[in-house]
This record gives sequence, structure tokens and C-alpha cells, in this order.
Amino acid sequence: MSSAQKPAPAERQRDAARTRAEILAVATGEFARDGYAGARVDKIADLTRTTKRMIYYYFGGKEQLFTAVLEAAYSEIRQLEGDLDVEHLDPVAATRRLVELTFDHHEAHPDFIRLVSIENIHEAEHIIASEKLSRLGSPATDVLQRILESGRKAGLFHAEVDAIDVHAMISSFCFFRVSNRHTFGALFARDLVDPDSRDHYRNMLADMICAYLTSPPLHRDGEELS
Amino acid sequence: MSSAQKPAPAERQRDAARTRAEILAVATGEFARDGYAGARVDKIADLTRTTKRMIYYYFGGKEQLFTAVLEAAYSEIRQLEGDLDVEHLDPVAATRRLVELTFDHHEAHPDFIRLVSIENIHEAEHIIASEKLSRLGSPATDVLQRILESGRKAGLFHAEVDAIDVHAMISSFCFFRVSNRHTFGALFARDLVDPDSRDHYRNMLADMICAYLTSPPLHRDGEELS
DNA sequence: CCAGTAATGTACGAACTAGTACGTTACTTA
DNA sequence: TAAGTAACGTACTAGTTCGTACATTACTGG
Repeated sequence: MSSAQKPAPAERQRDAARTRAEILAVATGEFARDGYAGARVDKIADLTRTTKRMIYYYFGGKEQLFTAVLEAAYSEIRQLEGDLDVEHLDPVAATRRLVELTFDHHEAHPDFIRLVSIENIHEAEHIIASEKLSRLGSPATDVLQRILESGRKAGLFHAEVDAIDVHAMISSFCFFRVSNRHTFGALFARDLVDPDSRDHYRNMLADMICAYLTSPPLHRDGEELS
Repeated sequence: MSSAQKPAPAERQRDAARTRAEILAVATGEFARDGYAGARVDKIADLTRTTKRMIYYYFGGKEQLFTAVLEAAYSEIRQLEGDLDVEHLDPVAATRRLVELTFDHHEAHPDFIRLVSIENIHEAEHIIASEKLSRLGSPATDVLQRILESGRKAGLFHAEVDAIDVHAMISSFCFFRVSNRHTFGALFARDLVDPDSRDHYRNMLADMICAYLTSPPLHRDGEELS
């Protein structure tokens, strides 16, 4: 590694991978900050050590660049989810752990949250058009599926729980806490991402999810109030 | 009413209030659809019966128009919340009713959800700058506050519940279900706003909130895992 | 009924913005 | 080492887009 076999081209002047990666990183920040329409191709170029020409050279255009940003952001997330190992825990502890992981992840990646919000404004058109993103599964829901099943078998969880539903419940609070912190803070004078209340919200969500899973449902699905 | 006292100027050719309202209505749709940067002043003007000149005449500019759109949207919401009357119900039923109202409201106002998402991308700068929106209180949290207090006194709810926290929990799911339906649908092949699953999600959220309020907390706030 | 003003329309411009034509240089490999 | 190509830079353009100067008309109070 340290041997100077290759004379360590201390500063390569031409490095396709690096240039591409730098554009992607800068674009991620700019799109997350200003939205798709608000982001400026010229500004993204200015923030890199290269020029606008290279954006078109590597990505083709603004739209494809945005798709590439989304693909990279989602890939990173899914990779982290894949490393998750909670199978050795009991169902309640495993659920708690999964909640905490989602909570921590969303908190640590506000740019990702913003990109997802922006993509929703565009009705997910880039995700739908992206083969790469369509192929991407979701390790989180697979893990959750197994946790819930074992919890049900052990008689700890009630029958109606569905993995994707529970994932939606967990995600919604973790996502909202970050995505809507500005309007919520402005209107209710409470900073949902205040570090001092972090543990409080983390525990609250885990409590709520576990309370839901372990309490018998109060209603009955399909019930009609005629 | 029907008498022709005023000869019913069947079509007034000049009507400030109407022109202003029409611009606001069209702008709401356009901003919600395309975001702040994506919306076009010229297009908004074209969709009204008047011209771009009037947008600047009545609102001053694109930025102020967006603020006016937000103000109108929030005002409408707050008015609806104010009509809410659940004080005669027992705490659990009242909570359930409040959840259902939020759920129904968010579902019925996707444009509002999109505007709030967009405003969060802009870090709530328009809300913060708007006197009108700063003064706007929140009837929903006031009502919730009273429900929770009576539930606590009756020994039904545990001690840690806070009105704004519970409001955040309720809002997050109702909001996420609408705001993120596109990415969620694309990635998990599940339409959260499918009419067929509406009752299911509505009941699920109410069950979860009530389960949380009535179950003792599993952790302890302030607990340190050293 | 007439003068003043609120309301409205037209036409235009300056700045911006995505994208490209064309030229150049560093690196590789035959 | 020479030639080919991948990587990169400059300068420009066509089309937008917000905003406004200027002109005009409908309505109303005196």
C-alpha cells in the first residue's frame, strides 16, 4: 500500500471517477437545498473543480443528474439497512432496535429526507423511471416481516400487524420530525430536532410502536358504521 | 334577495375582490403542483381571466404571492379546526375523533400538504416572515391539551403525554401518508391513499395513538445507558 | 355628468439558464 | 514514440422568466 510501486501520482490531473463523484456530491447538496427547479446547473458546476461541460459529459443533463443523485442516496440507505442484525433479539427488543435505527438514520441524513420530499413533489417520476431504483428492494421491511412473525407466534403481538404498515408508521414519525421541523417549529414553537429532546422522541416512538403491536385492536377491520 | 334592487350587475367587468381571489386560487394550484421555483408567474396569469400585471398590482411579486397562498391555506385549516367539538366525549373517544378529523382533513387537502412540504424545503421562511401566520394559534393542540388532561385525571392516560408531542405523532402519519405516497408507492408497491385501505389506516392510527396513551411507558425519560 | 382614481391591458427588457459547438490536453497502448 | 481517445475547458446561444414602463378604461363621488 505504502510502497511507491506506482509513483503515487500525488495529484492526478485527470480522474474520471473522482470528477464524477465530486459532481454527484455537490449536486446532492444543491438539489437538497433548492429543489429540482431551484437548483442551478451553473452553480453546481462552480462548486466543483470542473466545469458545467462535465455535468453534461458524465450525466447528460440536469434531469439525469437528479436521478443519479437519488439513486446514489437510496443506494447508501439500503446498504446501511442491509447491515442491520436484530434476529437474535426478542421481538419487542428487536422492534425497538429497528425503530431506533430508522430514527437515527433519518436524523443523520437530512439531505436524504429533503431529496425524498422533493421527489414526492415530482410524484416520484424519477424513481419510477429508474431501473436501478425499481430493482432496489427493502431490507428493512424484510427484517421487520420476520420480527413481526416471530412476535405473533410467541403470542406477544396481535394478529393484524402488517410489516409494510408498521414500517409506514415508524417512517412517518422519523421522516416528519426532520422534513417538517421548520414549519412545525415556526407554528408550535417546538424544535423537534433539538438534541435535548432527542432521547425523549426516540423512546416515545419506540413505546408507541410497541404499545400498538402488543395491545389488542380496539376496532374491527371491515366494520361498517351504517 | 331576489328583488332587483340593485339591477344585479350580472357580469361586473371590474371586481377587485374577485380578481384577487382568482389569482390566489390559481396560484395555490400552481405552487402546489410545481413548487415555488418551478411555478411560473406567466402561467399563473394565463390561467386566470386577467393578466400578469394584476399579480404585481395586488400582491407585489412572486414571493409575496406565495406567502399569500400559504396564509390563505393555513387560515382555512385553522378555521376548520376551530369548529371541532369533542368536549362532551370521553377522553378515548375524543382522541379517536380528533385523529379521524386530522386524518380526513389531510386526505381531503393534498394541495395544502404539498404547500407545507414546499415551505419546509424553504425552511419556513415565509411563515416566519408573515405576521398573520405568526399570530395564528392552533385550536387543535388546545383541544388536545384538554382531552389529555381529563384523561390523565380519570386515570386512563399515563403521565408523560404532552399535547404537542401527541399532535406531532398524529400529524406525522396523516401527513406522511399523503406527502410521501408517491415514493412510498413506487418503492413498496403500496398505495397509502387507496380508498379501499382508507378505513384500515384510519383505525390503525387511532388504535396506535390510544394504545400509546393508555399503556404505561416501557422506558423512563432521562434514563442514561452508560 | 364629469373628473379623478382604482383597476386593467400591452408590450417590452434585462437577466438568467439549460444546453452545445468547438477546441485542447493528458493519458494510454500498440 | 506516435497516434488515438478519454477527459476537460471556453465561449456562446436560444429560449425563458420575472418584473415594469406606459397606456387605457370602467366605475364612483361630488
